Amino acid sequence: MSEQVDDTPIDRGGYDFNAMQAKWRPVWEKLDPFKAKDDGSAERRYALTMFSYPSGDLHMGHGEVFALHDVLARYWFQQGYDVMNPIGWDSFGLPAENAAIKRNEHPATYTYANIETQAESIRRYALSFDWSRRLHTSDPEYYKWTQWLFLQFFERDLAYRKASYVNWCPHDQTVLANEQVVQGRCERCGHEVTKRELTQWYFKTTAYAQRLLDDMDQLQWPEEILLMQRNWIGRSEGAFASFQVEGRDEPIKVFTTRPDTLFGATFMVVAPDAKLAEELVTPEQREAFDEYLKAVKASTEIERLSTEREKTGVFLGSYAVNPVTGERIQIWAADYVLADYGTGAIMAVPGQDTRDWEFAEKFGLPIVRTVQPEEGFDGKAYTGEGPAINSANAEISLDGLPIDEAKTKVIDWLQDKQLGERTINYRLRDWLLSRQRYWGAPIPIIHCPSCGEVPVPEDQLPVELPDLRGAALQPKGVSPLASVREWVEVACPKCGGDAERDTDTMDTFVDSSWYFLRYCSPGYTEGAFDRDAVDRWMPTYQYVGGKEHAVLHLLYARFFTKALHDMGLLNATEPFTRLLNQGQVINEGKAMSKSLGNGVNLGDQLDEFGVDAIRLTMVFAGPPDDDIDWADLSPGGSLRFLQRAWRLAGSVESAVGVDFSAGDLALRKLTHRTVADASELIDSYRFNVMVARVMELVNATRKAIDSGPGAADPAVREATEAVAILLSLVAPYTAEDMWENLGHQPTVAKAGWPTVDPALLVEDSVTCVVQIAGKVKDRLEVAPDISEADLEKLALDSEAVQKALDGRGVRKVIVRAPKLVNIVPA
RNA sequence: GCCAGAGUGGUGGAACGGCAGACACGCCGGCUUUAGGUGCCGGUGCCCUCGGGCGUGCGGGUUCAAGUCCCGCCUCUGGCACCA
Repeated sequence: MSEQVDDTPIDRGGYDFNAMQAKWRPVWEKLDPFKAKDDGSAERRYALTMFSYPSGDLHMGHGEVFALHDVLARYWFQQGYDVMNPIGWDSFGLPAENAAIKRNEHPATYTYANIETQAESIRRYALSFDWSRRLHTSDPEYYKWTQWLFLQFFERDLAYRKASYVNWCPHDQTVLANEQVVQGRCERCGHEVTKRELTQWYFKTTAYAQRLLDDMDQLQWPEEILLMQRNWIGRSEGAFASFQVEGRDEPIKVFTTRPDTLFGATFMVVAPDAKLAEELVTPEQREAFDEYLKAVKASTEIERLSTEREKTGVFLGSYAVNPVTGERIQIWAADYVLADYGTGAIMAVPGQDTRDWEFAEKFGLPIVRTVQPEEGFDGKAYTGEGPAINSANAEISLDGLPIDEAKTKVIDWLQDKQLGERTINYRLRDWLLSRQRYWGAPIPIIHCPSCGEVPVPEDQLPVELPDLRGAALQPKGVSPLASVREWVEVACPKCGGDAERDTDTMDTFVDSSWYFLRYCSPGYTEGAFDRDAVDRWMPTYQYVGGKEHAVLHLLYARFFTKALHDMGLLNATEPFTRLLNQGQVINEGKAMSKSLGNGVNLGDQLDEFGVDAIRLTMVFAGPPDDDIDWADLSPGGSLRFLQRAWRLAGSVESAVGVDFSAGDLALRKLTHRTVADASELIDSYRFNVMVARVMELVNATRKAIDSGPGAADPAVREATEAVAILLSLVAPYTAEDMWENLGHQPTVAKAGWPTVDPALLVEDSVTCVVQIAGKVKDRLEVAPDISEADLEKLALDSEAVQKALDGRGVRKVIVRAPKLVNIVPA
């Protein structure tokens, strides 16, 4: 069987999206209407969308985020703001490197070819970007300043090197930051993450933990994202408590959020991979400990994180003394205690902690309840509220106190005895920034045997990447740069002796932590950015991008901005004032993927339906933060609507500049109401409803032409011009064509937002709903300023009401003039 | 396990505590057309004895009035996951 393919062009009543796209693109490129003026002639507004990673051409996700972002940017252009809406590429990173290995070429070849492909697609997509500010993070002119900024952090001890057990991706052969480990897997490639002990570079993000929390109240971000950041930072209030150890001078400090349970601390646990464990293990227990440590190191993060897993551990042979009970307690090592949280050691309180209970039960350690469980409690560890019990010695008694009071009392006592202190602990850890890969900005440090870590002098920046390609980029656990001896070996800038460059590159999230600052003064050569320009534009008014960056880019960028502020480099303390997270584009209920074969190609969609119809489909699909399922949508319907709207422009018979005030009042009112509502809807990101309102206006205008006041009525021109301007935010080609057909010069993008006449927003009659016991019985047309008394009388006199009451008396009448009356019958 | 968010027609989705289902998609009927993947007109929550009755995941509550607020469940999605 063969299928007949009808390739006759569909008659779209003269609407030809291909012709429009071909016609208007060069006109706009010549006019260049979206270049930021930055001359003080209008209020500045910085509109930012997350820049793109150049792996292949644009996909459906780009189509959505760009379409949504452009509604906002174009709206502000229409409103007369001096909008800066820049575009660039986050062009360092692993995919380019992996492609280069496969193709035996330089990562730059793949990277810059994809950038050109994407740039062409973005231009076709008709976005209101200021191309003059374009940047690529892999350009030496850019990463020179990434390196310079790193050195600013280094000089202030905000970048430092330390040895630690770090997250290691065996597939990508590089370390990862905590934020890049998602459910025990590599954020990039999905492989299980293991641990390695390595000396690596860190940014001291923890120094900003509290301010990252405090300043959240300045941000108009989705509550969900703020919450994720709050949880990630993980502030907990508690206390340190010191435990003396037999045969050791220095006591062990533990962090606890439950100092009230100190009397129940029946043993102590340290992280096996913490230094402390090594110090506390006795010769008798050495063999058992070494074996345990080996097993722990071999386990993946996924195994380790599983809460289902039975507790494991080993007795270290050492004993500590509980400071309040004086009991001698065993010290164990177990991997349920984390080396890098708190002090890497805990007091175990099995009576009140589930994990400690499990551990005590398994290894036969003592359990003491120090909080009285509720009546009927028959579980194991009791974590609920209750009065303290078994918590008294000769000097202090907590017995009978509720948890809060017991905490305060015991902390005061500990502080008095110099056995502990009140403290706050954070879950956030420092940002590990070294990567053992090639395609990134080299860390500009020289390691000298006599001088230590020496910064590369500023006049020698950038430290450029040596030319490596193909197999030379193969990951092998150390950076490919390490093999380039002529690049590695340098004279120490301080003493002139033999020294070596740091061979790691920076996490690409460093590049993206300041690109929004570079946009303010592109091409600036005196520094990373021109301070005046940054202070004029920052903070960005609006940021649009995906929520997958909640605790990655969005947290790092906040940290960078605060640190640079403290360095005196800029005024802003937060990078992004308003944040919109768009949802994902999925297909048939699932994320698009090659293996599922459910991918939809953006380019194909644009070929079939045109840019405007696809943009409109994305915007109209639903609230921007919801995921949209392409299978549920109808680009064909969007296209039909655009044709209907477009045909209005060809129908208008009145002349340019006609006095609208003579036009049909009902249509004029609808036009002004629509424009006024559209502003509110855009400000609150309800673009789908905004589009629905434009559809209503189009339908009403069509009706006015066909069966109302007619095509020559000035109100029809007013409405159609408003439609063109409103549509210019979503469907720029169609809008521009309408604008021309209406007799105007390009570009509609700068036509200006229609002025709303407040007098036309006033209704001269309102439909009042009359209910009996909450059920609608009648509708009355009333004046908007009708008095409550008049309205009540009118409602009670209504025939329908009298009939429905059927002789029953009236108990109560609620009047909400002029919209509603509710009568409660007796 | 903990923390968020969400459950509304056949579908995507609208609804300051005040007419549930705007606007679309789809479907049904009609007109135009040689034809339709075009255009136009009408219909479309469910039940009905054509009076009306019932309807926003389930069960309660507050209120003159609840999709919306409160309490308790259920389901789904997302985040975190031994953080002491």
